[in-house]
Amino acid sequence: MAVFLSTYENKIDKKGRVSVPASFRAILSRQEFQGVVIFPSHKYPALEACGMDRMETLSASIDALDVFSDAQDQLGTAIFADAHPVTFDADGRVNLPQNLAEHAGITDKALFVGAGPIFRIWEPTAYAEHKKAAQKALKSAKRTQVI
Amino acid sequence: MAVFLSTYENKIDKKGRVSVPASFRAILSRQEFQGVVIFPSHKYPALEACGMDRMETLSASIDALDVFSDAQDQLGTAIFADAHPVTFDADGRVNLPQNLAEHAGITDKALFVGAGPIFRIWEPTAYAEHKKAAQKALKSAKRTQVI
DNA sequence: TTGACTCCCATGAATTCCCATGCTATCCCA
DNA sequence: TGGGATAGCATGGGAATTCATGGGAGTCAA
Repeated sequence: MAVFLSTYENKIDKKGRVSVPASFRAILSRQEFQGVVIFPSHKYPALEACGMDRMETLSASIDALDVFSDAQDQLGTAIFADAHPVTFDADGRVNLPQNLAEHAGITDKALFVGAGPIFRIWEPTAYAEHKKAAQKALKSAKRTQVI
Repeated sequence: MAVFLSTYENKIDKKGRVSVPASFRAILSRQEFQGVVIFPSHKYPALEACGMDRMETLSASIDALDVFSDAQDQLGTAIFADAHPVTFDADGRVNLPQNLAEHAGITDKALFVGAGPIFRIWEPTAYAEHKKAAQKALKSAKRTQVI
């Protein structure tokens, strides 16, 4: 089971390439598809990414739903339509699709944030604000220790 | 089930490396990931560490939640983003990430404190004060013996 | 041709690998 | 039981490798 941990800030060059952190690549290296699937987060001005295996699992679970159900339609529309598979080049970089970068407000720097089964890609300052708010929320919920 | 016991004080060299106590390593040696996961403690000015298995369990439980749930996001933000996986070198040392060392005020010495399923890493003098305060609290509660 | 994309190579910095040292605890054998 | 041999461990440093990043050249389609 893949677990994405830690955060890494990488630059985006003029060609729109970013290095995916080596530790993230190591997690995905066992998979057949050498790359990641990126799609916009529906809650935040950020992107979410995972390996192809997770997409396949998701696809299978949706397939099990009723063919004409709203649930299937919504999930399919929500994720698959906007998801971009991007492959690693020889140096472990991917091309960040333009419209996805815009969704997250990303221009020249990308923050890769581990989130367990997936990871997120943020514009660095946007993430700083989000983290601040999240910590505040956790504190007010009096959950000082999660583990 | 892993049980970390006792305390050990080790030096940090100029490269930022520390030897993880051999007895702690022995506990983790059966796992696939040869290293530990370190993350800031939310309760103390210290670090906490555990094996990758613990992270995988956590990740799996989050994975079972709804993809868009708040719970997933808060947990992910709170833990995975700040957790650093560090691998042992051939001599059982790990690289202590700079920002984590700062969180605990650690510069040249690290105190490894067994805490059952996890262990903590303290700046030695900070731990001494913490222990003093904790014992005082125990005394006032008239609990001199736990078992 | 022009632009978008891929493949390949170069570079500097950071990290990891590997070997050496000295200390300590353990073992072994007379 | 003494005392030397042995193995495990923390620590130090140099060498080699990995990694993020930049840019050139080749490929394909419009």
